[in-house]
Amino acid sequence: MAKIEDVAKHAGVAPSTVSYVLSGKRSITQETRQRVLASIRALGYQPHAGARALASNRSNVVALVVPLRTGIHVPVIMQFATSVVIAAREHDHDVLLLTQNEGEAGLRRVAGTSMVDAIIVMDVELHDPRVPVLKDLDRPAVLIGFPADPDGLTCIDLDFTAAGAACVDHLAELGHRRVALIGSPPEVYERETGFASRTTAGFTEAAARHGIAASVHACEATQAGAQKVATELLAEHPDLTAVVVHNEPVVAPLLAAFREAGRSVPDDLSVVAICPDELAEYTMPALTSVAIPAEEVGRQAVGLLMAKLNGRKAPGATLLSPHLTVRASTAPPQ
Amino acid sequence: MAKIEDVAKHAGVAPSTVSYVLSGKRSITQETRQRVLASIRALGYQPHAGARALASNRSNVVALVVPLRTGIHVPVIMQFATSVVIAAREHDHDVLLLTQNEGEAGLRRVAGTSMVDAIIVMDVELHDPRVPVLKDLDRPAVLIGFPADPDGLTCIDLDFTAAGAACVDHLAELGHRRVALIGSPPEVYERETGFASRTTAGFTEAAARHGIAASVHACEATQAGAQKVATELLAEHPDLTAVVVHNEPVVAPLLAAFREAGRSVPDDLSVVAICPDELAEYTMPALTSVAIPAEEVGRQAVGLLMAKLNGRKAPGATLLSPHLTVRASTAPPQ
DNA sequence: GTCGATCGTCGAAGCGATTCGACGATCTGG
DNA sequence: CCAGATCGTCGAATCGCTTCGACGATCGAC
Repeated sequence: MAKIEDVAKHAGVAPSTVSYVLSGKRSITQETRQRVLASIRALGYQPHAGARALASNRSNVVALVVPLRTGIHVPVIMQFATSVVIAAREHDHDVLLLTQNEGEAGLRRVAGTSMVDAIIVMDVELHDPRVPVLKDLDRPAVLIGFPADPDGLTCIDLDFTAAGAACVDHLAELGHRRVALIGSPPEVYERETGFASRTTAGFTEAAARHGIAASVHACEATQAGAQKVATELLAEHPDLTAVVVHNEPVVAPLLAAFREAGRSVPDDLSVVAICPDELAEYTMPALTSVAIPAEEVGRQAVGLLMAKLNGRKAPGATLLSPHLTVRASTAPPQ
Repeated sequence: MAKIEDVAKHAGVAPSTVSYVLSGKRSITQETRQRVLASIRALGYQPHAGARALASNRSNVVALVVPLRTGIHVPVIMQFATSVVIAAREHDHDVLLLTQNEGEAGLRRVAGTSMVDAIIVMDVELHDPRVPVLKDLDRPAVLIGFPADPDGLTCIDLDFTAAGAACVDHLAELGHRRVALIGSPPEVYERETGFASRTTAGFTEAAARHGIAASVHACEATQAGAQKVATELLAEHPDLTAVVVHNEPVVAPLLAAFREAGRSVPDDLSVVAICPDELAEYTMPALTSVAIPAEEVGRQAVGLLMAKLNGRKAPGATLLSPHLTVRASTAPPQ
């Protein structure tokens, strides 16, 4: 493996000059720069990451903590993760993957050993034990999701409050007078994961604003859970003409359950989902939905992190506006 | 941040002694070991990863390359990934996440900069361009999946040939005389991803062995694709009494399609799936299935890697035996 | 009782980069 | 035409750890 000294000799310059060519931190004549670059190519030189990290006090690696738990839609997590990796690479950084189960100790470890320069945490809860740790670590961090007290932190997420409201607005506009929200499994609410409660809040508030009847229902992420909720819902509220679903895995089972109950979508029942576009387009009928912009969130999270790493100020809270796409699953009530 | 020298002073020993306490590479008296460990705790010492990597020529990081492409079931990938992370941590290693899209250059980069000690590659194709790169990199590697020529490589995967055969064996035993395999989307076959063709081979061979009629059908991973295949299949082969499904996303849509076509499972049609247990248990009726042991594969992949890193010899090929669980979706033909 | 091993610890030499101050050479402005 | 900036490059120090050889002390064997 070629070292910087080899390159320097090959190009007839000092090692420091090679370093400056690479980092651009001092000006170098066009001519020597070319000569150095040629030597780098000729020798296939690649700087040693550890040496670099030691000398510069920068590892060019960011940690990404992914959730392992139940009740969260896995493909969305994967979308986040890959978009974070891709965005990080565009900023010349790599991504170290951590799982929830190492918990706070994991954060302490990767920061304490200078393994990573910064941290991205997904699936933040309202009272997340990692938040205080993050605050007292000196490393920049970005949270995907909002804790109860986001002071001094940089957080980003879809504006679920607005998303919940947007669904109701759309349905109200169509003329619906009673709507129901079918949400996450109970454990998600018990954990006080922010996104679930925020959707509920936006949904409820908008319904009140429009003066229409509304109810909220947790739903297990299984086919049986979907069936149960669908049945109960239709029995309890015969006048129900529209539902909002915010729970990816049960979207399809719910549609099936409604169909079996003799309610056709959208003629007898309008359905709006909060889910990734792929899922909404994949079902039959295609669903009117508010997209979960996983890729956008991942990309922006990295952007915020880089801003902080480079000493720029980053906004404390970033809420992405929801975008509702009308597809085939909503219509005026009959 | 405390350094090893601080710990050494605090404990009244030489820095090297601290290092040996941590690494266990030389014997240390019980007493000084305790003293050193106490100082480490007192100062909250955490070794600098970069310095360590530089001096020891070991980063204690493994790279994991995850696929980004279509036609592969995302939750399974995520299961692999998390089990790799967890297993790696048990061996005191971390995981650097790479995506397919950096391709071979990414492998060269992380190996060349000594960022990682070893590499795990998922979703290997029969003629994977990364294989030659892996061979010429000096770093140990483990492939999840098998290329056409696995010589000199360490590969691990579920034995899909045996899995395909196991499904047929089970159906033949029940008395079925015509079976169909509903497989991956066409693009997966075109890529020559090993697992798809191996399942097909095992399926076909077993059917021949039992002397029963068999056909194989690619299937787009959409609801429409499922519907189409189901309809065509039933029209083409009126005597069909059993199907094997090896394509997670369409499992539920297929079941729905069969039901709509008036075929009830398992009375009119037996269904065996090759999919994660969670999915098989989640549907109604619960599916007889061969599990995709993602977690086991991830864990063993890490084990193999560690063996190689520690100079032990690792087997070239590891094929995990399939395990078929009988649930409610298979029965003798009527 | 002595000699060679073994044990526990130390000191110093790297590992391979970055970065700071220094230093000629070239510009610039008055 | 000269003082002071600026530019391009160099050399040396430094980052924090591991590891090798050395060395006194303890041990076991004869």
